[in-house]
Amino acid sequence: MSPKKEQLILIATDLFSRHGFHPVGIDRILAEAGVARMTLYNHFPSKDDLIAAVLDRRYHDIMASLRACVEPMASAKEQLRAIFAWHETWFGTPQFSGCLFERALAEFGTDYPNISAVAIRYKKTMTAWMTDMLKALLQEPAAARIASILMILLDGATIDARAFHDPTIATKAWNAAEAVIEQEILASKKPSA
Amino acid sequence: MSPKKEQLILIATDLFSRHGFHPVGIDRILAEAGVARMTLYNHFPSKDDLIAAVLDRRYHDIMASLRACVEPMASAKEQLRAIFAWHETWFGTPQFSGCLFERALAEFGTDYPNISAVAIRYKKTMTAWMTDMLKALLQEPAAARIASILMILLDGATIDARAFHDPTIATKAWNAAEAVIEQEILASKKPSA
DNA sequence: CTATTTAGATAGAACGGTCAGTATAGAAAG
DNA sequence: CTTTCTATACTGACCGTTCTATCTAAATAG
Repeated sequence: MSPKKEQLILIATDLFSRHGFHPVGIDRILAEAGVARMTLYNHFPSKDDLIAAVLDRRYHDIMASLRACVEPMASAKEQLRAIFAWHETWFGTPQFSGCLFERALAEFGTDYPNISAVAIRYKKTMTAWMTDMLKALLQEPAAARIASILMILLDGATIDARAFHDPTIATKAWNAAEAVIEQEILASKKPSA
Repeated sequence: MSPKKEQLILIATDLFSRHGFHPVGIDRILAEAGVARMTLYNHFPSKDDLIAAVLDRRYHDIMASLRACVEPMASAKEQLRAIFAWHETWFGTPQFSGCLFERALAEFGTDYPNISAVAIRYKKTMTAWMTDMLKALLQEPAAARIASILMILLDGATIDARAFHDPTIATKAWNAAEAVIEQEILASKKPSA
């Protein structure tokens, strides 16, 4: 991987995150990255491809970072809590300006499959991952059901953390998640009640 | 209110909802609304003002529609459930393409206070409203805390309903909401446990 | 009732700016 | 010598916005 290409993805990620995909033009990326115009087009056929590369990189970075936070945890409950804690740390970052996948989905919608596909893949991977964790606590159909609720909580927390500039929303979301999990465990033990 | 102005807001709302604010140009709105260029600029100083008008209208429409669904309900629980049910109906609409306020927040961020203000006002109004409802079930600090969780659930459900094309996510969100509320009521009755 | 004014709406051209993408020629570096 | 990057100018297309000139219908005045 060429250092110039690397630089482009890095700067583009930052600019897209802070201002969005449409408002950030090629020229601005080139200026801030200190890269010539043709160098960009040697590495990426078009702006859309650069966006796709940014999203793909972001996907792998986030998943790796999350895995590093979760793996040390012993119990399923602690692992799930680690995911929410990771989000709280993220929300507190000065550069935090929402989830890049959500932004891509909001700006491009389903019209651009190349771009929206990454956002959906991210959601599906996360949900499947949390389903696996929940299998240690719950039966199969319930695990998937609760996982999708946890995904809702994470997505909602990400939205509201940005809107309200409040990182502690992640903790509130985790409290809700724990309540839902506990109630489900209780219900599974007493199916008659 | 001039019928042309009305028409512009209506068509613009539809186009912005389906394709986003940046990708939809003035020309397209004019063409689909069947309105002359200068008519638009007689009613709105700029595109940004049209966007603000669209968001403002949307805000009042949504709140009115929600109130109509909630008011007939007798108990606080039923009222809250009605809010989630309203979302499920909305998610199932063929034209559903996410929340316009979220989209505005995603596309314009905090850089454009005129525009992002409506989105934040919407969230705050909803949270305050749900806090009032919850006061029938919970004490003061808990009511506000749970209300912000319900807001997280609604926002997350809206995001995921669009991403997964699944309106029933609203029901899952309500199930989670109910679990959180019930657990909080229980905890308030047994403060020692 | 007729003439005149007024207010809105219309179509279309045009402006300045920006944008993504292309072309070309030269510099740097191994 | 070959590959990569740089610099700059350019192309079309599109964008938001302004301008002008024309049309229509209703209100007003004589």
